[in-house]
Formats: sequence, C-alpha cells, structure tokens
Amino acid sequence: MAIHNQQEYEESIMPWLGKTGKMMFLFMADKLKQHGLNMSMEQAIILKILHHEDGQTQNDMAHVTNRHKATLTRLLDTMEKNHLVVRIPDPNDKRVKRIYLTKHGRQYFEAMTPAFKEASQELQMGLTQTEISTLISILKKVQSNIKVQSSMEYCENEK
Amino acid sequence: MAIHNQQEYEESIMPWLGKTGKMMFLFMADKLKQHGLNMSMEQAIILKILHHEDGQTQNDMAHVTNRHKATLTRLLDTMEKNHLVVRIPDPNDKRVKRIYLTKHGRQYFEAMTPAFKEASQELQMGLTQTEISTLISILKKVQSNIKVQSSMEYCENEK
DNA sequence: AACGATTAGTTGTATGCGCAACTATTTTCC
DNA sequence: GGAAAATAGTTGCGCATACAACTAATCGTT
Repeated sequence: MAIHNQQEYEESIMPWLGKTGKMMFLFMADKLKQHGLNMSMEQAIILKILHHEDGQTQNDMAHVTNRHKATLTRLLDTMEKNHLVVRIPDPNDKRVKRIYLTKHGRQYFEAMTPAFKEASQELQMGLTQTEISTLISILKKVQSNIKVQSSMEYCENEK
Repeated sequence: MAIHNQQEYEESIMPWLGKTGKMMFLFMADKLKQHGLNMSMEQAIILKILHHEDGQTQNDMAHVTNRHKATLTRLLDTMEKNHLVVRIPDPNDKRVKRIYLTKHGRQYFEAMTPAFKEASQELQMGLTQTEISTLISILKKVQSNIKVQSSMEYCENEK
C-alpha cells in the first residue's frame, strides 16, 4: 500500500470557504466605507433583498438571510429608526409585519450599487467565466449538502 | 446583436460565497452542539490554530483569523477564564503576550475533532476530488485578489 | 365552538465584533 | 542619549448575533 489513496490526501474545503467568506465580507464592508456609505454590510444586504422584493415578512427575511428571527427584529429596529425601512402590519394576519423600503432606503440602495459592482469586479479579477460558473455550481452542491443534513430552522430548509 | 455576450450574463460570486460561508458556519456550530460541545465556533477556531502552533502572540492570531486585535483580547479573556488557554508574557518584549493551550484546552480540541471531521465529510458529500481541488484553487485566487486590493490591517496583507 | 398546537414577532441575556482612543513599551533616527 | 514614531495590548462604545422564554394571533382537531 505505497500509493496514497484519496482518504489520506485529506484537504477540506471548510477552512478555505470560511476564510474566503470572511475576507470577502470585510472587503465589502470596507468598500462601502470608501464610497462614503455609513452602513453595515448586514443592513446593506437587507436593502438589497428588499429592493429585489418588497413586502416580505420578517420571518421570510430571516430565512433568506440565514439569521435568527430575533436578529431580524433588532436589525430592522435600527433600520426603521434610520428611516430606511418601514414595518406595515399585514391586514389578513395580525401577527405578521411586512417590510417595505422607504424612499430614503431606495436612494441608499442606489448609492451603494457602484460599490458592490466595483467590489465584485475586483474579487473576480483574473477569473475566467468558466471558473466563475464552476465555483458557483460547486457552492450550490455544498449548500444542498448542508440543507439535507441540517436541522437549523432558519436555514431555508424545505420540510 | 442578438447574441448574449459575457458582460450581459452577469453572475457574481459574491452572494454565493457569502451565503455558503454563512451556512457552513452555522452548520458547524450546530455540529459542535450535537456532539455535546458547549463552545462557540470562534473559540473552536482559536483552539485549532493554537493546536497547530502554540505560543503565538495575540497580534499574530488576529491576523491569522482576520479579526481585530481588540476582538482577540476579549475572546481570549473568555477562553482564559474557562481555562482553555493561558497568556504568558514574552520575556524579551514586555508589550507582548504569548498564548498557549492548557491541558484542558488540548483535551477540548481532541474532543471536537470528530465533529469537524464529520462536518467536513457531510459538506463535501458528492464532490469529486477534482471539484474539491478546483474549488480551493479558485478560492485562493479570490483571496489573493482581496489581499492586493485591500487595505485592511488585519487581513494578512504582506507589506 | 373550543382547546391544544403552531406560528410571528419581541425581549432578556450573553457573546462576538470593529472602531477609536488609550497606556505601556520598543524602535528609529537625529 | 533622547524625542518622535511605531507597535502590542486594553477599554469604552454601539451594533450584530443566537438562544430561551415570552405574548399574541391563527390553525387544526375533535
């Protein structure tokens, strides 16, 4: 048994994925600041999601962003205080609140788009279109592995 | 111009990388808990790093983990209080403190290894060895793009 | 119709995080 | 050799986060 088998050649994607994700997050937060935008990445992500689809419930957004619903409560508290979003009670279900972008929130989203575009280009510098597609398709597989295995309630787990 | 060019087919790795990284982080935190380990992923990462190399300075560890040095101060406060690590002053430089695993910390690291191994296997289920290598090599490129562009002091930027 | 189970969102609590300002050392350079 | 600059770590602060326990509303089953 002189030949290395695959088991022995152990190389886990775990630390690479974790570290690259973290570096990217910090990189983008920095980009926002460079563009004069005084906003956390977390809030920026919320703006992006709402710009794509307004009127989602807090629970929806917790699922989409992989955050705990309590986290959303406080994140939206802050954003509502800063007039970026509004909570509007659902008329059909008194438990539910639906979140909408304000005009100010919409303007803020427009202002951060160039920062995101710039960051995206710099991140992908030197990658071919094939590499980008390959990366995304592999990440999709990893996500689906997690979804199958995971019991996390807020992890977009189809039940 | 009826044919789509590559510019139009815009697909950014940014959201995929961010989301997959976050899902993986939560997945692994959950795994630790399932294995009866009452420890945050952040602390687990510190244990892993120290197990690989003892006696690093707090600044070293801030760089390696892409965290702010103030964050390390408090993370290590907690871990020292729980007897997982000790700070030992460097005799040659009174500003510096070097961090060592305690026996208890070492035992804790051993206990969490099976959880990490299990998580790693489940994450990579259905991926070929080629896909794993490809993923890692692309992530390396992304990291190097960030390092070139970034001005973040704690981002392992060679100067 | 009514009671138990489920669901949406909030609040208490503790940890993790980055930034700015600070102290205490070392290094640099004149 | 001494003042200025750089470096290691800490502390104050405010935001982000998860978890557990809670309230209020709705759903489901009988």
